[in-house]
Amino acid sequence: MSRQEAVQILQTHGIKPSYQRIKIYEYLVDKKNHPTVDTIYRELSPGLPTLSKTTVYNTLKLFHSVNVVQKVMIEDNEVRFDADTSIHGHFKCLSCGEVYDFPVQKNALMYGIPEGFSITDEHIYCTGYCQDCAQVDTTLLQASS
Amino acid sequence: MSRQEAVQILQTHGIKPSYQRIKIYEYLVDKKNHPTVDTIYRELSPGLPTLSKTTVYNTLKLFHSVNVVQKVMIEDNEVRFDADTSIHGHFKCLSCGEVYDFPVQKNALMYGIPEGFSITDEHIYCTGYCQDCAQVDTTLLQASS
DNA sequence: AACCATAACTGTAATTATTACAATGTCGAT
DNA sequence: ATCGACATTGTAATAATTACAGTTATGGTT
Ligand SMILES: [Mn+2]
Ligand SMILES: [Mn+2]
Ligand SMILES: [Zn+2]
Ligand SMILES: [Zn+2]
Repeated sequence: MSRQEAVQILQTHGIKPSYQRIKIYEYLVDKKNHPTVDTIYRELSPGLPTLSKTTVYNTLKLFHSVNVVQKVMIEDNEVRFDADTSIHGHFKCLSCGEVYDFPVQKNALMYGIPEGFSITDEHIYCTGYCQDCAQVDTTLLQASS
Repeated sequence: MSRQEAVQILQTHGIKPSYQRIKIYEYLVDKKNHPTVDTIYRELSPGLPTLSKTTVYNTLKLFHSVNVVQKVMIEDNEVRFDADTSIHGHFKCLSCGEVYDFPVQKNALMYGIPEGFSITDEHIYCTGYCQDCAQVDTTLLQASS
């Protein structure tokens, strides 16, 4: 994503595009890796030596408040962030730790929610083993047989 | 739930039914309130004066490891627990804080997950305003018009 | 350019949830 | 009654997040 696009998106959400905010937003959009605060801080620090972790926290909270990012919580000890705020599912591989996106059926949720409830946010995620890691298991099983 | 039923379920999952474990399990099953560790501790303490919060943590971790409970994470600062381990959705009202269960379509998830991925766990949740709280909003709006 | 008000950034301290650990208690088998 | 294994407890350590106060960057006004 170009710097100008990033600035554009932040501005249309009422966010003043500071140097740090642009860098953090670009990181999220370019990497698409659902990083934690710590990962973002660790990866951006070298090129932004004065960056404070507090700024990363503040920035993500701001982004989230105007729906520029969504939070992804799968394991209870890590909060991840995603610049793709469209409705989609997340799959975390318990072996390699990778988080994958997957499409979800439109209105998959609506179905069971009672009349009179209004929804602001919906999340779908699962855990398991990705193709690569499941593959290894299979290979090992075969090798040992 | 009777004490005997609780003991039964714990035993069939290979858990030795200690006094504390039974109390915690009964609490989860009877209240169905998706409590946090803190809530469980606070509510059981009066009738179990020696109970340690560490025991609550240990017990829930044990329960979770053998799938006697599932974790419910909706907001990033609270982990809740649910003795209903069947696949169902959770709705948290942002106004009153109540967590409601709702049914989900069978295989709602499978749909988008690529070939070769194996799923161990699936979760669906959303946030919004429950019927009671949305009602109040409507009433207020009408009153002010 | 100098000045100023405002907002953003930074680093440290405080808070909170969770886990580690070591001591103590429980309980059934011998 | 003794023993060993496991469960419980209380405290200390860890880790994530937030609060806060000082500093710096920004943009407008003179
Ligand atoms: Mn995603
Ligand atoms: Mn439930
Ligand atoms: Zn994997
Ligand atoms: Zn409500």
